[in-house]
Amino acid sequence: MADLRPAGRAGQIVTAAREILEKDGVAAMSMRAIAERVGIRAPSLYKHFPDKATVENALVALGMAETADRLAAVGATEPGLLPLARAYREHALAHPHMYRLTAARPLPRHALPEGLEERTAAPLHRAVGGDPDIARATWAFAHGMVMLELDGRFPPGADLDTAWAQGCTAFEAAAAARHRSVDAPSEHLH
Amino acid sequence: MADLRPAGRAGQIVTAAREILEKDGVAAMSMRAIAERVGIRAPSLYKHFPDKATVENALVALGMAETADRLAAVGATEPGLLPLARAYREHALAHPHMYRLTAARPLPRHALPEGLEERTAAPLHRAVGGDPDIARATWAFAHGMVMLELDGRFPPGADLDTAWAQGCTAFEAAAAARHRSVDAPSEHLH
DNA sequence: ATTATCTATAGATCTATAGATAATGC
DNA sequence: ATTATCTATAGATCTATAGATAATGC
Repeated sequence: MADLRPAGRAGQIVTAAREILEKDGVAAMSMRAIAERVGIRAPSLYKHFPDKATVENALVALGMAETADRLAAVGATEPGLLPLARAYREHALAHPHMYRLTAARPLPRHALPEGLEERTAAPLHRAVGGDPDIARATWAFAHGMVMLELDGRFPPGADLDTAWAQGCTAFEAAAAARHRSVDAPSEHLH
Repeated sequence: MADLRPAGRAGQIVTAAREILEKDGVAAMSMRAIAERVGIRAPSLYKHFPDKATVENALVALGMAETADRLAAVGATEPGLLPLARAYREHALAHPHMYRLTAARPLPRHALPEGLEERTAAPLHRAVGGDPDIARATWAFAHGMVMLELDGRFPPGADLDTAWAQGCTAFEAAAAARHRSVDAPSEHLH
């Protein structure tokens, strides 16, 4: 997993942007604020990046790569959906603004390293046995749980651990049922 | 379902705000743009609303009430999760910016009519047999599906109808299983 | 008298470019 | 010669307030 942060000043800029993002959110991440943190003036940033979007895209790639690594590590050691879901949630709650930047906006696919999107999705696909529709539904469930929690949309006392567990159990059952019907298409519930 | 739009000029302002929102999104919905659409100058808006947040909150209440009505109508006529999910998705895709305003931001609970939040959630709760954890997981699934679709995050050829169906089936099965275990706690898979 | 409206404007932002100056590397 | 930096600034925004003026309702 090569480090996606550029070396030198460009790397400092991306790091500064990330620190501001993680601390105060995307609205606080202005070119001025980034420059100030690096110790230069805002116009000088444009010697290193053509525009702000390119800085943001670098952060998106970084964030996705970290998520991909985290999920791959969990997927390789612990079987089942729940450990993966737990890691996904923990990572998102630990880096809420990074999560919003990488997962709750349109993807700048043109600016991402080849294969990164697939690499990020792979552990989940594997965990549900390869069915792309179940994988997408599970992904949506996890994304929805995280977004609703980050936005404070659940009622105050909601037991989110149990909601997560219910979702994981439901999708594991769906994946298992699909496996059965693939192995023995004519038999149901044998 | 009382109309939540205030009468007179205040109503015109909320309507104008909504039209701008639906057409060009939340960033385009400035006090200037709202005023221009009403045919007055921006400062005059402050005679009718104390601030911009109050205008937004009126839209949130309006949007939630419409969603609640739609879901209640479907829930009352068609059984099962899928019709409800289909209506949810259709409504969101027909009003993407309203959806983002009402569902993808923290809720201004203090500014909502009493009971509106619960009324919006009720049809789904009923459809999954009353289990709050399964209801929340299902809600997250639906919200995630909508957000990922609106943000263009699914791969180009993804079969979203099937993903929706998979999720609905999975949660209906979970709700049914929970019912069985409540009716006969000691028997599994009978 | 009250209400709605207006103009003018305060006070804060942003991103990005132009052109000058200093420092670095050959 | 090239590169990084600076100052100055263009050009667009925003939300919200102050204070004057016109219109409406008793």
